[in-house]
Amino acid sequence: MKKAPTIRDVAAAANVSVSVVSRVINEGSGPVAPATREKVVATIAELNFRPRAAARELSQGQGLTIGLVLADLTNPFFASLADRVVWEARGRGVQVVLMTTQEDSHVEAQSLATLLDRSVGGVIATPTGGNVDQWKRLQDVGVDVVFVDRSISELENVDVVSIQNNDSAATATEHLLDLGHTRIALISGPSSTSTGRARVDGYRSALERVGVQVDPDLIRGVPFRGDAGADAATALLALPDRPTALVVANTAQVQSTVRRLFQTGVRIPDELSIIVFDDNPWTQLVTPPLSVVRQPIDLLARHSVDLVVGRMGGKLPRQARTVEVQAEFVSRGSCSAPGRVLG
Amino acid sequence: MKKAPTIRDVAAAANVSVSVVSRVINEGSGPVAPATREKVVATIAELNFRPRAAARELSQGQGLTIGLVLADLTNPFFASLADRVVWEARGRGVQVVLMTTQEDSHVEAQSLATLLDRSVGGVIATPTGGNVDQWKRLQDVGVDVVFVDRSISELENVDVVSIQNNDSAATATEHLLDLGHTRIALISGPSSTSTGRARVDGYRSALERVGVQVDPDLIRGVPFRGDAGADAATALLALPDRPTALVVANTAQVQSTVRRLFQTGVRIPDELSIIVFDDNPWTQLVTPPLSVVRQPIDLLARHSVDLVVGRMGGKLPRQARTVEVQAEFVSRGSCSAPGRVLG
DNA sequence: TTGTACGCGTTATCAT
DNA sequence: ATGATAACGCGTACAA
Repeated sequence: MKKAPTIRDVAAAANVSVSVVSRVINEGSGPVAPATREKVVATIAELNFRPRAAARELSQGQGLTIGLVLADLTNPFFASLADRVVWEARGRGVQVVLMTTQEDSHVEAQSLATLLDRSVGGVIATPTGGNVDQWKRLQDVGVDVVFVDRSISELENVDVVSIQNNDSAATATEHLLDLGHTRIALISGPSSTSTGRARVDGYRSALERVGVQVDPDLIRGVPFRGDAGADAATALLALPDRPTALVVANTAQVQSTVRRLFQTGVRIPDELSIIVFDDNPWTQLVTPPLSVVRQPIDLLARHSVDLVVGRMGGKLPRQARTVEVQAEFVSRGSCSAPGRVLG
Repeated sequence: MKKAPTIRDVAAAANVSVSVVSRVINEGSGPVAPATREKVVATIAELNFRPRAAARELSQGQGLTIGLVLADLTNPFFASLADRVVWEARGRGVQVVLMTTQEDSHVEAQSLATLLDRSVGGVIATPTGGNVDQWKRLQDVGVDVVFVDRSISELENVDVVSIQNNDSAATATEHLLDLGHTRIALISGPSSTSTGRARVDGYRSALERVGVQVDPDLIRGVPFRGDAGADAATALLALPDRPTALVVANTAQVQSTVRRLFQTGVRIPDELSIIVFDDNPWTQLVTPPLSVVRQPIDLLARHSVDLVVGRMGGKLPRQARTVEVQAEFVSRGSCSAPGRVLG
């Protein structure tokens, strides 16, 4: 247990003042004679000096740390997102404290409080939908908030990074329409999220464009949590006039929904054509391989990090920004023309 | 942007000294008159005071933060592990800074350095295998290190949490032996990791126990990174006397290996019986569903967090501890008696 | 219980 | 232009 060297130790060893050392550390913060800088750098290396994050954070009010608040790492979409965010942040010298809400707004609230104590510079999150005032408080204290994938409409001045939800849902729907389907169901997120609404809108407009009646029964805005998606699927298939195609547009529910579909032995695509959002690693391994709307997770991550870090450090226009990246529709084997009606 | 209240604000508002407030905050740190405590608590709530983590960290030398260094969140095993670790930590009021190594020891080294700056109280990690001295330095500074799933043998005084690797591999192997297989291949981790060795040992002893000759060609200790696992599988199947069964015991490689197997159209279990470590969410969705060794991820996480937090806070015996939890063998459809030999 | 020095990097002030 | 010095931010811990 050796004692770590402080900035003053370095100053002493290099025969300079702490200011100089500080300037050397933070590049452009002041003039330093090239010769002196040389000596200081050498000394720093020699003593193996590393400035303590806590000290800097204390004096500056905020360090190079961001909070990443996700629903649940069990979902491969969020897991990959976390992976990329951590990576992108690392590249910019920023650390990530990870928190999960498990879709519980109460847990989310607690996380936000903690993030406040930690005086993080920014937060990237998939909000549960509640805690509007908590989020506001966070912004009041100067923490930059970026919502990714989902977003809350009640909150202003937040950057939002997502795919073109409207278009993507429309594309998926059109693909099914082209195959001849007319009874197309949609499982999406709660309509309290702008994301959920956008996907429903895209679906709607695709249907209306070709004059297909929109049946409210076929639209299920289910909560993110638990097996709501799976249950919705079951319910849809129990309908008297059951759908022949299904779009699962709820990122957080794709997994449970698809599993239910497979496990209940629904014949795909004969009985039901399906398209899901998110290209999970196993979508190609199942039979049939699933047609998906692939979200460019790396782009979502990069833009999110760019935004928080950008605002933290220098000056990005104070105006909130909405970044929408394009999703890619990947056609595989889970869609076909509507088959004969089955019991 | 309101200014956050400090401990002194609270002290002033409550007509007490900062010390008292501090004591109230940290429960058992000293005597406080019940009446006074009452007043202070009220004031804290009123001013909405929250102690700044950075300040505490600075004065104490370490805060309630741990580092979680994983290989790669893209692997569902690590993702779930992260999910549980974050959850368990949260329950104990501990924050988690997440870092990924992408199996690159160079990246790992940098992460360790950063963790040092952050003066974390402990680290939970799946080490890449290198950076032995870096890990030591971390310990020297008083950071508790817990390895999960894998471990490095060169390092002493580290807690290790894993499944009973030896037994688990033996069980899997025996299952295949019982089915009549004799040419059983094993894809495991590098033998530089104690985990990798243990799994190979278990496999070996199971074979020897029933008098089956151990063929070194059938044992592949592949690196964690990339498609090494998949390539090993391909190589094994190209063998003149190809195996009729395969155990994929390398947590980090299961995904790519299995995918390769499926994509190259190897008929399972007719051509090849397989058992994999880790019960990924999709193992039941593929055809046939895979027989797996299920690692109790929640237990791994709980023990890991218990260990770090335990050492951080109070006094756990200074002696390093090795926790081995039992894994569960789940038999599904990917194993059968060895079929006829095919071209 | 209270007062206060302490930990450490930052930054503003002042001197060269 | 450079370098030196001291104050600052805030919770903790020890002495009074």
